[in-house]
Amino acid sequence: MATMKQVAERAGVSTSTVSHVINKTRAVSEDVRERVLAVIGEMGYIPNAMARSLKNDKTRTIGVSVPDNTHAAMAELLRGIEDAAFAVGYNIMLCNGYEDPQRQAAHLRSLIEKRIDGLVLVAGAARANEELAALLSSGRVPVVLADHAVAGVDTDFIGLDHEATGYLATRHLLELGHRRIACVAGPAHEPAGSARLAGCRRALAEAGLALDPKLLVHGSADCQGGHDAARRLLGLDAPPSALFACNDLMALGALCAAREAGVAVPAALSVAGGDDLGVAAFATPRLTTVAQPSHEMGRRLTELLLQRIQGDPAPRHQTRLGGQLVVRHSTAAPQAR
Amino acid sequence: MATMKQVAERAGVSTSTVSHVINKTRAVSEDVRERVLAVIGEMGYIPNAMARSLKNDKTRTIGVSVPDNTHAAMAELLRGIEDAAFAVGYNIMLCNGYEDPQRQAAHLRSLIEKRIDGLVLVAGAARANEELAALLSSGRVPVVLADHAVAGVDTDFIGLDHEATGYLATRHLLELGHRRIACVAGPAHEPAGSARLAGCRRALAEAGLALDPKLLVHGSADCQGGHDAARRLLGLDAPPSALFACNDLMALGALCAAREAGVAVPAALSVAGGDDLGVAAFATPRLTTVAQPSHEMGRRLTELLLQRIQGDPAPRHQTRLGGQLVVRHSTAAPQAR
DNA sequence: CTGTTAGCGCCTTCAG
DNA sequence: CTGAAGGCGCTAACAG
Repeated sequence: MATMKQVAERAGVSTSTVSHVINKTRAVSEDVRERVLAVIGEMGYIPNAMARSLKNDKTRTIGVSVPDNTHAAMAELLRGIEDAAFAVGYNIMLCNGYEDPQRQAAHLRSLIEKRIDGLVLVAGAARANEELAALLSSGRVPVVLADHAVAGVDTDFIGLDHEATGYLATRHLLELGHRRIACVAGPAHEPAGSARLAGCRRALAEAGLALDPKLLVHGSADCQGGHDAARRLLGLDAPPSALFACNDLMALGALCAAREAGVAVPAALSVAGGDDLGVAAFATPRLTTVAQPSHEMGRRLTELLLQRIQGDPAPRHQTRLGGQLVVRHSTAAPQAR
Repeated sequence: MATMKQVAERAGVSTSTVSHVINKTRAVSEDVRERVLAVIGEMGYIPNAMARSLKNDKTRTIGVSVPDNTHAAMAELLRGIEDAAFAVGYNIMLCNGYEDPQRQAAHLRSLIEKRIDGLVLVAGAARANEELAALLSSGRVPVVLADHAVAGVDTDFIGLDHEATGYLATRHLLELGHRRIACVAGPAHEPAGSARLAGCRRALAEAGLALDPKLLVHGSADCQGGHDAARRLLGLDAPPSALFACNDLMALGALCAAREAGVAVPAALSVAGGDDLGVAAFATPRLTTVAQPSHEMGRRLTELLLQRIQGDPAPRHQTRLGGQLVVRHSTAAPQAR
């Protein structure tokens, strides 16, 4: 691959002149400039960003560590990050951590070797191991945390307001007149799910109700988990008239279980989810849910990170972005008995 | 950040010795080795991969350009790539091209500046513009093409066998006894969709049938497109008894439309899709579809690319990976009339 | 077994 | 307006 030196020779100028025409970093006579540009075109010269980075100590690359890019919400977040980064000429290095601190640490180590300018970390529920925590808090790389705090890592954070999500969905069910409301939650230790559950409880409490322990079922945070949980709830002696599933996947699973149990939605059971995946709008029936601004979260995280990279000394930033209730056809007033 | 030189000074040795203990690239006396390692630990020294790459001309980074990482199939593919790359110590630079040749070219240019070792390109349906094509065929970077050929770029290719997918799904419907089979297809120019449609036609032809033009509806390749197409089909004077949607999103949309039209699935209408998204198994009813080995495709693409990077001169490789029919509850024999 | 040296490709003073 | 020279951090001959 052509180098600047070769370009310089062929154009009969010094490398510094070539450098300056490329970067417009000092005045160059018009004819020299044109000649150099012509040679660059002919030779198909493309500057070597590594050599450049070695000098500047800036790679214009940011690392992104997510638990799993196939989760719809992660994918959306990732897209927000990539969009915001591209807009200012940065590239993204993607790492799937799979909630495995070992793997995450290996990734991060590699990213640091490659001297990323910053890191967007979506940690997931797993606790960071010692190595990962050390790398993160060593301050070698600016880090912004997405949606999940990481114990011992005190840095900028932008997340979703999961508590509000649970609250909004549940209040919607209450406003429809439901009183016997179940919650289908993910694994108990998972922070996002726990917050949504807490929001659910708060809404219930405001209505003078408490969540019946029999109506709270934990399961895996996917369709299968939602399906199994709903089936259990529908088998109860006194089944709920409405159900809040902590995320859309679980809600979709619940819808599936209801249909298989011959329970009509929303006539006999209202179901609300949270996320607003693309397919939720076309579920049977179309799912009422709480849309999350995942793309925006990615964008804002990136903008924040870029500010830190530029040395912005502002105090630690922490926000949670609210979701929006989207009422569709899976919820309705309870049937008269 | 600590440099090798600093480590060398502090350990009282030369940088080359430090280099050699790090890379185990020549014998070093045990005590010196230990001393160096100790200093590395103390100082938290992490080698600078850029400086290293400047010498080797290898970055251990591969670029991945996809149309949009939020599409479920892309996400799965991407994960396959990342997994395979991580397994051999490579990192991934992710770019979303959004079917925009301009943006793709900008990304590729940036990746070349950063001297990626290779590129996995998922081109999408859009035609490459001049700049992009030039960059791709200039041979500066080994490229493997995923699923979509690119005009003028003659290189390794691994895709999905979309034709077989259409064939399998349609033959399944035929074997159930359907004769009036509709096809819900994506945009006419889209290669994957067209191939699935062709497979559908082939299965029909083998059964001595032809696809009734009225029963072929093109639309956007998402839930909305599938929904609208199905609604149109169900409004026909002689509606189909079965329907093959070229992908799961469209199939899910079709399911939605059927329910809204009061058409029971599978009693009055069988629906088959193609992809096997995670949610397909929990659709109402659970969707019969053709699962695609997207993850495997990503893995194989990466392995192939890595071979090319290592200079493997084997002739151009071209494969299409077959999908697998997954029969669930959205298809059944046609109702007697 | 260890150190010295010469770059990798680029930017950036410092001179002219 | 232009060129020469030094150095970013690391590796790999080449000496000893």
